[in-house]
Amino acid sequence: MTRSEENYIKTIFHLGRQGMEAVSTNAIAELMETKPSSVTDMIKKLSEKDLVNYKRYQGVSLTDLGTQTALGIVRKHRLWEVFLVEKLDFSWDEIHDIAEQLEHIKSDKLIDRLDKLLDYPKFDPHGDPIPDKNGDFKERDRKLLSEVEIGTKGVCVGVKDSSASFLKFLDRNHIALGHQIEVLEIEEFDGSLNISINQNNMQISHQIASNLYIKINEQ
Amino acid sequence: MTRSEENYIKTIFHLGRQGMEAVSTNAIAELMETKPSSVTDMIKKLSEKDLVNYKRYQGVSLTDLGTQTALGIVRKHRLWEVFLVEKLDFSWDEIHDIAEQLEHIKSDKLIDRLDKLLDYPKFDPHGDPIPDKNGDFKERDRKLLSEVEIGTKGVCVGVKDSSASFLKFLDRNHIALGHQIEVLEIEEFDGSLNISINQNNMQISHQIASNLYIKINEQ
DNA sequence: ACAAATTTTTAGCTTTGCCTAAATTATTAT
DNA sequence: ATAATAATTTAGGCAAAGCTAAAAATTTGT
Repeated sequence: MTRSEENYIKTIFHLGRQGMEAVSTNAIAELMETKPSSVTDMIKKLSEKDLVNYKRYQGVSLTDLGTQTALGIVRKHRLWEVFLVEKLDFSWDEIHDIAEQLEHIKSDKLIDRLDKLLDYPKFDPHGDPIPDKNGDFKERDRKLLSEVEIGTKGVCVGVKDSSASFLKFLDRNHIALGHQIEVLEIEEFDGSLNISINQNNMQISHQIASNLYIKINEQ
Repeated sequence: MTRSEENYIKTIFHLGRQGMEAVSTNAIAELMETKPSSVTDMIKKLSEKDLVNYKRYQGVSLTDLGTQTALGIVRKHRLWEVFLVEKLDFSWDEIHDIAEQLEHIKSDKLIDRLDKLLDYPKFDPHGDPIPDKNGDFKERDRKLLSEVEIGTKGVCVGVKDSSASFLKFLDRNHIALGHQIEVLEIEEFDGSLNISINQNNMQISHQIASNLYIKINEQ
């Protein structure tokens, strides 16, 4: 598999997760910052290789083989992210671009050894699950902070948007995975929330809340 | 710099080290398992970018810029090799191909952090020196085992040939960096040596001896 | 329903890095 | 010194992966 093929497979995988229908050519093009015509070309190639199901004008979806391939790439990406944070002290807004390169290194043994070095992590630094060697993973039971009621207590377990700008914002405001969060108030007017995080009170916009995942504390 | 450009620069660097004259097109082609005509194409491109000095039919040599570039690549390659051996328990015959991929990852910060994680190693697992951030390195004072006299004592510090087949041979025969070696006898007829290595006596061919570096013990 | 708008595909072109075959330059051997 | 040999370059092509512009199919709005 070429690097480019891998990137397409990964993109189709990520787009496919949201809704279950076929992914559109334009959506792929937009996410990959390329042109729809280029996407069509590549889709045909991937279709030849039985990695995607494709009918002209009908969008595209991953085959089982394609899904397994995608999971392998996601596994590599997320393991490298853990490595960068845990072993090389990178901050979570710096790791994506580097992991994007590292995910294309070809060596099963390397990835298995890395997995072992990191002690078989189940989640990456953004809280996303890491598929195991067989592609199996468990999505964590979590809710967006914007969708829980007043009084809810939980722990921050992930972010939906993992852009550098959002992650840097979180850093500046001392919000990190593992922190205890309680929703104290929800403002009717603009949907902003008053929360306590790690004993401190702060006000966050609806936009922030709708990109933070929490795991609600057991009673 | 593209991956391919980097590979050419690295190859020219390695060929340039042996003798100081310009490197021939054919030599590059052979080492890279490509055709001389392809080499000519790339050399022109590198020349445009001021990475090599080139005059038609006269061979090629690295400019200062090219040399610095090459040292950066070599630094990355060798640091990754140390990582693979020290942190992921790879054996020294397995690391070359993987490091060949990892050396193209683009991130200065990554390499500096890796350097730190490994505690700023000065030599790679084959005993070759690792350039520092500025491209500086010190060649170790060493001799080929085939070129010392009877009675010489020293410690194994490197290999000249680092092909997998040679390295596997060394593993099978329990020869590794750091081992104490003494030359007990040299056979006139075929140049084979009788040595003691880590207290054990063994017979090695001239070919083996001419690919093992030792650092002669101080008196 | 069907015209307009949008999405997707096709056709044809570009660049990178490689190839083969032929031409050119350098080296060597007598 | 010059013919033969070897090394190198040029010319022309190919495949991958991208692009633009135009054509075709689908979806949407009224």
